[in-house]
Amino acid sequence: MNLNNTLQTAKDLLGMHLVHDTPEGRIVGRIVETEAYLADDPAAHSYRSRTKRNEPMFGPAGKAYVYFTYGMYYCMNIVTNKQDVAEAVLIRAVEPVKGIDIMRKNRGEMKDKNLTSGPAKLCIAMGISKQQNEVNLIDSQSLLRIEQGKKHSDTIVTTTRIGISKAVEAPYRFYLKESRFISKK
DNA sequence: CGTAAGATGAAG
DNA sequence: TTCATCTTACGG
Repeated sequence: MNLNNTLQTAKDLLGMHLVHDTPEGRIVGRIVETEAYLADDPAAHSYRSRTKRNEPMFGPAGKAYVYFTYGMYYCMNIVTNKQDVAEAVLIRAVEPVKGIDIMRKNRGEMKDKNLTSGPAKLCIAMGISKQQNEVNLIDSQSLLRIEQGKKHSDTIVTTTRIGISKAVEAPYRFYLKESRFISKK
């Protein structure tokens, strides 16, 4: 995984595992959908200016950028590229692999298909919030981290991003075609 | 099945 | 006012 190439990293993350060791136990999700946000990208949080919220995007690659949005949700990115080149990959969906009972509890009454099929849903299910902001996801000692998943030969679909109004035509969204846990067709 | 509204806070 | 969202309510 070359973290200096954001678009490549977005694809490489598909099939990898997002692991969170919580007091209630280990939660693992298989990443099945991502979006890339680049430095020269009007849709990126970092495009206009450096703020308290988007600060982690300007830092070194491999750290988490967890942001608060719509007044009530958190979404998680992995920061990519060099210091001061503010880029990141948004994790948009995962498949429950381990700790699904904890996920169900975190999400409340909810069909399994909806547990983790969206950037805010998966953060609720996996217990990710402001506390995990700037955690080093590459460090195997971190409670929240990225690990190699089982090798896959699934088809990667490339398409346009969701929920944005600028740069809507950029093909920066990637997902595994066979997964049932995609946020939206 | 589909579309629409509302919740609620940071940033422009 | 808009926003890298989600859930519920309501119409067909």
